[in-house]
Amino acid sequence: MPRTLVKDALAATAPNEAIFLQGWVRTRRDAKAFSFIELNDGSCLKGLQIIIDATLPDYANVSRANTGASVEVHGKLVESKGQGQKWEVVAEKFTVLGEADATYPLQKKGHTLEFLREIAHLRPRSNLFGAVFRVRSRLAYAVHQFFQEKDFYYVHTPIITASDAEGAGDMFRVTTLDVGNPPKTEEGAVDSTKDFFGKKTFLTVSGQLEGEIFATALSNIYTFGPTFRAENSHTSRHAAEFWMIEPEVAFCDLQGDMALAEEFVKHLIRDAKEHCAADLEFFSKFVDKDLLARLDFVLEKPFVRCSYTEAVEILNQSGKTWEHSVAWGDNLQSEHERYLTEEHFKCPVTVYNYPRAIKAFYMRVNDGCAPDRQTVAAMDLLVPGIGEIIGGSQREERLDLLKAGMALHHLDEKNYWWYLDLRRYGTVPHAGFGLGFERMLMFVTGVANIRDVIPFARTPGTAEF
RNA sequence: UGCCCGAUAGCUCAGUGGCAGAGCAGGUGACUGUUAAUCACUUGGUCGUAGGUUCGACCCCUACUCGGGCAGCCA
Repeated sequence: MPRTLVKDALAATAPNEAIFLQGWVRTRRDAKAFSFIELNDGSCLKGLQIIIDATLPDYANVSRANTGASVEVHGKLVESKGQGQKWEVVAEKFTVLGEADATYPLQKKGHTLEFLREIAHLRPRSNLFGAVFRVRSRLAYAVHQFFQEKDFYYVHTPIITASDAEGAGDMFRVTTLDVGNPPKTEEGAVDSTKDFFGKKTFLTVSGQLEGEIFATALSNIYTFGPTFRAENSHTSRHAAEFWMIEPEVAFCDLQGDMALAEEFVKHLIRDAKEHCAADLEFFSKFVDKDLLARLDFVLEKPFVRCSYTEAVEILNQSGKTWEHSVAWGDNLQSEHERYLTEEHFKCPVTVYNYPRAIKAFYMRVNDGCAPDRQTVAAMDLLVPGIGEIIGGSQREERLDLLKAGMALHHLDEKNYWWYLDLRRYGTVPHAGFGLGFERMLMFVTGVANIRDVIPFARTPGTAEF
């Protein structure tokens, strides 16, 4: 007999004389003449109630069906006589496949998120993490759906790379050299020409530069894959390994880029609300009471657009005392970003046109708007509770100005010869952005720590699973 | 990397310079429809590690380890 998933059994429209289910015991409640078991198979948040009568030959198995045990049930799907559920299963055959004894760490009690991180191999069996990872799966699908339906092509940019998208930032080194005894040059330095690729290589920090190659061929592309930062960050919103979505659009300027970012974020929220309603309700009840209201609010309101120069004025006229003062030319600090999105505008804010000196070399220099040639066409999308969720820009398509940007950032043109070629041959205005997938999940679920929206978090000092 | 907080039963947490506590989980029993069932009884401890102060340290001090928060860096 084919297995029925719990989510399908719960959605039944009529009783079923013969049904077969498999899953894990969440809780068992014994009475004198029968036992109730709540069966969960991960297909949805809710479990299905199983009733096993004490007169059943298999009733002897029930005492071994503790929380966490894997079981299978043949029986009838009937309307429940009790409150709290529409359907339940009256067991006819009940088997315990794998017991879970008293050492099973996941109790039917509240656990701290910190404890659950230590049992990352078991936490997907909890309500919270089951919901988080169902939403994660659905949103990954929605990412592809959004771009595919807009005629964007999905490009697989390399994980191992010899280029550094920012010219800064710590990267993980990829090598097959014997770290204890590497080959040396005559000067005594490690000889990377003897390494696997004949040069220094790293785990990618961004697929953007390679994405630009494909945007200047296929017009609209996106990447969606893992990225790596070897930064020693100890915060609730940084991980050493995370997933990023990076669209790149040819014949597009910063305005178009900001519009795409807003449409994309709203699409993901709308999709989660439509397809993960039960899970979002759970988050709203147990994680963040304001979640659903906030998501609705974000869907309804246009995102505020605010130039960097305006933002600095707002911050200086706020009357607030800042830990870090703000002068034109300074980077906006977390406290400033949070004030803009959480207190001043109280909605997502796109800050654009940042000072040239504090942004990456590939961002397009603004001319024709004050202060002339001092800003670049960059934008950051800030959301309440998280801060920066998207960073993007129009790219510098003019060869001479791109070279000047590289000189400003002390980058060697030789390492970027292929990137410069894109400007030598058929260059076009183009723009793109990067969305941190985990940060988006934090925003959609209300879960406050990035370690809890990725299956196996990689943070400094932690790579157990 | 800097600053701050924490570590007590399997889990969540109280606790006081002088006999180590509760709830849940586990065990035993009760209960004819439960909903993290309920009720009674019950097992369970190197108080993170190493030093120090003290007649006496889970408690005070120092270092270390681990976890967490904030900041920086960013997505």
